[in-house]
Amino acid sequence: MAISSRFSVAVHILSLLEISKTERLTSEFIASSVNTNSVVVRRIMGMLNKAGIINTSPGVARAMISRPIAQISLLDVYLAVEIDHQDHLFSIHDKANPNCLVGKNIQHTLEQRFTQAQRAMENELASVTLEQIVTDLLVQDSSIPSTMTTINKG
Amino acid sequence: MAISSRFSVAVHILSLLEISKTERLTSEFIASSVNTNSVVVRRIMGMLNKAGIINTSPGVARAMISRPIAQISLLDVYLAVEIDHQDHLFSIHDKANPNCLVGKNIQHTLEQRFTQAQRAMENELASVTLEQIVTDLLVQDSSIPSTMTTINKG
DNA sequence: GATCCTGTAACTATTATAGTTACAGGTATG
DNA sequence: CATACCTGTAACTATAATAGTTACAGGATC
Repeated sequence: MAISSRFSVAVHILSLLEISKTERLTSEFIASSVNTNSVVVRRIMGMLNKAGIINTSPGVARAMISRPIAQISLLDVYLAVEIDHQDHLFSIHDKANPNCLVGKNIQHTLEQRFTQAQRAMENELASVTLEQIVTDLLVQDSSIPSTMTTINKG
Repeated sequence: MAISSRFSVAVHILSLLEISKTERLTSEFIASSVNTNSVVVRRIMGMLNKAGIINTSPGVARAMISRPIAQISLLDVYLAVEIDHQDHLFSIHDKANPNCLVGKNIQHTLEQRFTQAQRAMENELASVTLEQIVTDLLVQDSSIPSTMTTINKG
């Protein structure tokens, strides 16, 4: 299976919070932009909160991004929501036969190489900031000047 | 979820085939080294066969690696067995609200960045050959000179 | 022809994801 | 302070991927 859509949803949420930072967005409203359930949004925002990327307050729609978005990388977001992959993106079969040369050494050998591949991916994510993402979103959207006014809440 | 262990098992199988290339390895025997079921091995070998990395013959234990292992990269193996990830390692939520600036543009924006991260990972895998893996396995195993003679078939 | 092996279908168990309902408890405002 | 709204979270469901297992048709070999 691939890396979950929690990652892309998290970036979506953060972009919304930034672009609409003067407004108070409810999880219900954010969910209507993502097109999912509000609990899914609150769940992911809970992860972002726990990771220190946003600050949320129980009972009130006032999620604040905790630092300038130029200082938040995609890797920060990725690590916040892809908890299972923090350690290892690649699975390695772990019960190989120790009486076999290959079985005995394959795990360690692959771990080295897989870690390197994972690091390359993570470095790429680390090189992109939320600021760049928001800029991309705004540049791509040349036709609609207003940001959130026309959102369809249905 | 992480990248499946099919990848690591596939590298295991190929390493075994290379190191024991003078012998005829049955899927049952390979399975005892990987410590899994022989059907799992045959399934993965079927994928490697379909990808042109090995040549198998129905009914006979004679899988042959199709070209010198210096010409087979980890990426080749990865693409052979991680069919779902060939296109996209990262999932992107795909029904975002088109009436919202973020929802309208997030998919395309993230696709660009995610593809770059995926490419970085794949390039790393492409830079490692099966020959290097087999060398690693042999170097790490300084104590046991014989390769497969002591394998425990139980 | 007997035996061994591969290839593959079919089934099960396990796990992750994502959506949903429900609700306890915080917050705010009139 | 009462009402209304919102968050945080538990619990459940549906779906899908992975991996293991049994079973068997059919190829290969002696």
